[in-house]
Amino acid sequence: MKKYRPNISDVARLAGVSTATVSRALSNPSLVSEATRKAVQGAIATTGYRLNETARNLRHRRTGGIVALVPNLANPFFSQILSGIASVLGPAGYNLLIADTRTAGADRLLDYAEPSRADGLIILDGSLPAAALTGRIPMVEACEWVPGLAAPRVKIDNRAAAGLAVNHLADLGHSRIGHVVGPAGNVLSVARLAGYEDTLRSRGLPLMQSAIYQGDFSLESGRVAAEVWLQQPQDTRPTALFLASDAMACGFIGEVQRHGLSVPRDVSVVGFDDIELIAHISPPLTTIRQPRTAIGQIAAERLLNRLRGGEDTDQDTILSVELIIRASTAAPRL
Amino acid sequence: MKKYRPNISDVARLAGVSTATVSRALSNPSLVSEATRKAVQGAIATTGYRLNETARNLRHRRTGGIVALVPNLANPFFSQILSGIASVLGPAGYNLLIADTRTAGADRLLDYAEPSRADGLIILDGSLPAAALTGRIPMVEACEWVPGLAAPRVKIDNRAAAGLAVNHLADLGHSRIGHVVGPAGNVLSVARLAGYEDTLRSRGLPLMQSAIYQGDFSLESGRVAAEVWLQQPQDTRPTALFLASDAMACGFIGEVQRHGLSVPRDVSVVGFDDIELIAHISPPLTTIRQPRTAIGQIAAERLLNRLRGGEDTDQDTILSVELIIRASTAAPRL
DNA sequence: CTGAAAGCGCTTACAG
DNA sequence: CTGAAAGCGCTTACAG
Repeated sequence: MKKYRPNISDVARLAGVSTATVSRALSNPSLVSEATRKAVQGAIATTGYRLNETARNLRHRRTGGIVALVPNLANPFFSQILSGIASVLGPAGYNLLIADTRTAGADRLLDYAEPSRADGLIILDGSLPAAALTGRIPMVEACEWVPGLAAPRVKIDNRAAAGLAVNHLADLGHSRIGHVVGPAGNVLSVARLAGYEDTLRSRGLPLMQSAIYQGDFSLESGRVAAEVWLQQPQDTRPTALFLASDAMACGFIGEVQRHGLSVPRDVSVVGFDDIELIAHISPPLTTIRQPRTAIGQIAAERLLNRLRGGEDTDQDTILSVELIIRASTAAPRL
Repeated sequence: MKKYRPNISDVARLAGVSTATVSRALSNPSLVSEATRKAVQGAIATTGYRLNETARNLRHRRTGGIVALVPNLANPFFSQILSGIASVLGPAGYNLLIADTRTAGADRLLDYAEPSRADGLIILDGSLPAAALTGRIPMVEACEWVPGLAAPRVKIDNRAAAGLAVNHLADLGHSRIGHVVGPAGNVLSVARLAGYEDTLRSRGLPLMQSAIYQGDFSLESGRVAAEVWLQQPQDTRPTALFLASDAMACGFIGEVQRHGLSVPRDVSVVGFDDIELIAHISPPLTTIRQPRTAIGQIAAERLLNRLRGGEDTDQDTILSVELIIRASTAAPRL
């Protein structure tokens, strides 16, 4: 018992008009007389007709889809950005396709940047090869960016944001301020590290190699950084740390607490991102709030604007961040 | 400077064959002679031809897409499931479309369950209306399920899983065991609450209304539950709690700690899900591990199997859970 | 092994 | 305001 799917000719026949007229009644009703419109609507209702998007897309030489290239779908950091993207794309009639750049091979990436696959691309992974992406479908970068790729970017000023964090710690009176960096080579890691170093210099504070810990944004790497920090001599190790992600800050705090130390009494901690959870742990984490939903929304809007042929200045959109002071930072112990 | 996109006729002309032959060389090479195949490959290489998926899909009367209906994309709980889904769909040549059932209106939902939109549906939201979904495209439910909807389900035994948690607390010697339930009416909430009650009964422990706290899976609702618990008299309130999500458990622990109490000394806590973060907070959380990636993968595989016309038994797949004992549970204080 | 032809379900420039 | 016709880019049953 195969279900019969009515097509546009079925509707036309029933309404006593041509398929062209049905099509017009659907996509540009003002071109059609009141009476015909009613007839078509009636025929649609009785047949249960629904437009075949694939056919329309073929005719329009588009796909109706926009691909988001995510470095790691399992990383919750991206869910809120995707949520922002989805909230714009859905109402605009675009499908949101999601591809995990880790599971998808490099060859599949090319498939995604292919006009037959998607009308546009939102890049959330700065580690992709610029060459493979250049000169293909319209794209926009969000959060991260691919160096050398000419695409508008929607992001924050990571360097300045790191400055906010470090200045906050310096203002509290800390002079030995450490930093746990993100993944080596990552554009965000580099920018935040630079902001950290800038600020120490501008405040006249010492820049020590031993106060910089390698991380990769993950909880576990924050925990490992804590292990290293715990082993350093108490009188020379940092009394405060700025970590390049909240996840690392969580890992760090958890490990330090398990060793019987207290935050912020024994060490002040600032994270980055303001993921929801860290307001609820103990102590609630001081952090840099990144407007993730807005980043996703604006990235999607800029892309749609380009697809609609709108003038795009190609300029980056820089969204502002906010230092959220909670209870994980305090003046150093005397 | 519009770029010219070569189509199958361009390739055919260059290779000196018909479009039919090019098509065969592409989709069923064994039908074509070695020599022709080479010629076609050459022509493809020099033209830079890429197959137009939309045209192929129209011809095949399919869309090449599978929609995942997610209750709330911003909720990181789903990212790992989606990751599992993506890892199966990508290699199988399907696009993963994602729709947030909160941002998408009810009418848009229908659009998604539409053969012209997607070839299949993965439902992750048990609160959708069964009627709107029934009898449309092939679908499978993962984690949550829509009561009354006839679709294979990939899930865990939530009732038994709750039993694991409560038995663990009872084994430690707790007799006043509380429960923070999930959102009212949610299928998971109902099942986990039933498992909680079952187990108390089977262990001969008291079932007290005051030990059941309303929640909604969110961090904030866990925090609120802690507020309620903190106000209850110490000698009658639960000495241990089973919370229906890790997020709530985090919110609960954070609030309790901020009031100067200690976990598990003052109260034991078991969560649900085993989200990555809760292994790193202090104390690391005892919880029920749900195989989220596997749930996503298996759901995707079962759906693909149906789409390929495979026999599907329509039976539910029940994946097993695991009690992960960490440091948030201990024997009650005497 | 290969080609000519029809067709998937739409849309739109053209003519009236 | 409306229709006939061509075409978007493929695939496949049919014939050879």
